[in-house]
Amino acid sequence: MARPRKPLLSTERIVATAAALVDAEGVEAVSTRRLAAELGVSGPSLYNHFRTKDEILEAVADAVSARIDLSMFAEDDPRDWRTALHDWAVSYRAALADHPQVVPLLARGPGRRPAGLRVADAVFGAMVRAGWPPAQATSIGALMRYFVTGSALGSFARGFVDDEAAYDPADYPHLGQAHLLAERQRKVDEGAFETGLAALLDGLAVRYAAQVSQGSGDASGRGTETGAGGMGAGAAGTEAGGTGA
Amino acid sequence: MARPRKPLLSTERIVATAAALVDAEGVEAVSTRRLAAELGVSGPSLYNHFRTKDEILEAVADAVSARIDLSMFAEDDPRDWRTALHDWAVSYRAALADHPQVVPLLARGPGRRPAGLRVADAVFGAMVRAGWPPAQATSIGALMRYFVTGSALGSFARGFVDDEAAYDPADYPHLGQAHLLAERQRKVDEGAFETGLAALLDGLAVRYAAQVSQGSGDASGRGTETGAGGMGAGAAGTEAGGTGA
DNA sequence: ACCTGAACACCGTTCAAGT
DNA sequence: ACCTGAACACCGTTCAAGT
Repeated sequence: MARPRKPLLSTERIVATAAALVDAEGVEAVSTRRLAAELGVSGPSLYNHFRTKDEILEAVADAVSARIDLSMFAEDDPRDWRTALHDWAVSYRAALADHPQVVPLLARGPGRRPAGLRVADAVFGAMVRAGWPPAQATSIGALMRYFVTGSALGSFARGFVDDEAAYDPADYPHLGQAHLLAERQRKVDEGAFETGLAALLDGLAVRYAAQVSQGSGDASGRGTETGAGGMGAGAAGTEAGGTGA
Repeated sequence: MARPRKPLLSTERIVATAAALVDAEGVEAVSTRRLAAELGVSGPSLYNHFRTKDEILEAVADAVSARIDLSMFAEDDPRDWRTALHDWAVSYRAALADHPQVVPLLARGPGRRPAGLRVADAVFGAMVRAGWPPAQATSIGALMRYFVTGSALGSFARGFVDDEAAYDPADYPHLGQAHLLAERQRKVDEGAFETGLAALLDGLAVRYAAQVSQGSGDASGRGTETGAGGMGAGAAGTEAGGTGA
């Protein structure tokens, strides 16, 4: 059966199966042959739908980014910029926490993931509407992303997975304690995330206040450059697309 | 020549050569055979000094962590906690910027890198001495690490390397513009880092002030638990070692 | 103890061949 | 257009053999 009249594969099915494999066994478990077998197909078939294996993994990462809630940045959403950023960060972290095995894929850099660009665009637009100067709005999107992805990396990227493996219940009967340690670490990470997020938003609020008192930072926004953040001017549209999630 | 009377290899030489290879061509260029060839030796020889290839890469990552300046956390250093954190973050980022190809290795999680643990310990000790409650001191070390590693990831982990490759100077003669774009992105990332770092420290300063006014947060420190951060109590020593860089 | 070559069970990707 | 098997040039790691 060389070519079936109905295609056996689709990009969606490939990505979904790859994502499930990553979630279940980690990025390293994904080989073209293994993935193809899971799809009931031979290895080279994948190359009719993707140019490289890396492209498949990029699509898996993008699918996770696509699950980040962005409703707080909608024009008609009542949340103020600070609450919106907070809720977004929490949703962002939750999306990564749901797929810890995907986090290492983020380490390959922003890449060209479309969902990442959509995120950057949404944040940028909402911040500008709230009265932030464009250059500052760009910075805010980036620095929030830094913090959230960094926390995901530090918290659940292969960290406690290794730990659980290290505590072999065979010769270590107090497996309750291993659970306790993992739970404890989780609490530490969560506390650090919450403290850091609150501090970050407090710090931004200080800068925002300095801005409005000095410039003309009303809600119609987009206008006068204030000196407060000092990144120089920049065109709005291109600024937002600079880096993806 | 089965066994030379003087060993051809040493863990140091292996790590140094691996690090040079990573810096020059990236993590993906490191194969045991390639690395061994670079060392003038056959592939399996490496297994006399390391148990797996991953262990070698961990050592490379640890060598970078070891280059982070920690002098600001020394007991006799005059810098206050806020300045110390700032200078540390800048030095931390600089260490990663010097070895952008190493950044993806951090994505494998904190692991058991000794240099990372030393860093965590230094931050913790200095924060406690400055008057932060132990639980908060732990959070601060973690959240600062989140931000710095996240920024390294977002800024120079294979981001613009790909970009430069995309602009093939053969059919794109305005290579000056490609440089301009890369330079522009670098400025955006730097601005986001500086803004975020300042905001983070401002936010922590607010919490610190709330702490001393409410509890007894003098420089002798270590004492009374305040309710401000709310992570519950925890033994000092074990808290610090929780997560590495 | 420390190196070697041979071998095992894999890889990602290309390509001619089939329909 | 979309799948196949065969093939190429690799992998990480193990192991018996040498000194």
